[in-house]
Amino acid sequence: MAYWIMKSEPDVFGVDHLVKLSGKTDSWDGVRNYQARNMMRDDMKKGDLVFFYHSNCKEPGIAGIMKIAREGYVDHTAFDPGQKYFDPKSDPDKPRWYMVDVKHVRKLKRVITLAELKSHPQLSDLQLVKRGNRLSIMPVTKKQWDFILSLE
DNA sequence: GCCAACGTTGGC
DNA sequence: GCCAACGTTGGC
Repeated sequence: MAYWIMKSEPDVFGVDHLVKLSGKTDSWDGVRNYQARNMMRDDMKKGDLVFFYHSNCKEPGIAGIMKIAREGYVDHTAFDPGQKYFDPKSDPDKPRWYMVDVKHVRKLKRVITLAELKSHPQLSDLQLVKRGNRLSIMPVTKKQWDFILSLE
């Protein structure tokens, strides 16, 4: 089993939105970055655990845990011109973008902030804390995962 | 709201 | 295939 971090802006879709779905799964659509796509399409497996990271907000940090409920499949929001995530270059016969389904597991007891993650040398290899990082999906090692949870 | 860092685009 | 220009991300 693998571990991941997925970013989302809480104003758009945060951990509380996922909680409100009360156990129903949600499709993680709209990812338009090839590296992130490759991970969703090729590497994420059902049952993998994911940190829900809040980005671009007052207190950026890890807010919850979810798990992969469905492995990579075509992101159809790319085909609809009316959709925000429309991409004219994604052809239904040769789709460019993929998504996964996620399911809420639990909220963390508190948000573990980016500043805090940065303060621990044990996490210096975590992609999230590296300067200029813009990937919205990143792998986490089991060691990093366990360490982050120990901070909770 | 600023701006550094990054990915993508497109002219050549 | 190079690389400048541009748009976006996201912390601060």
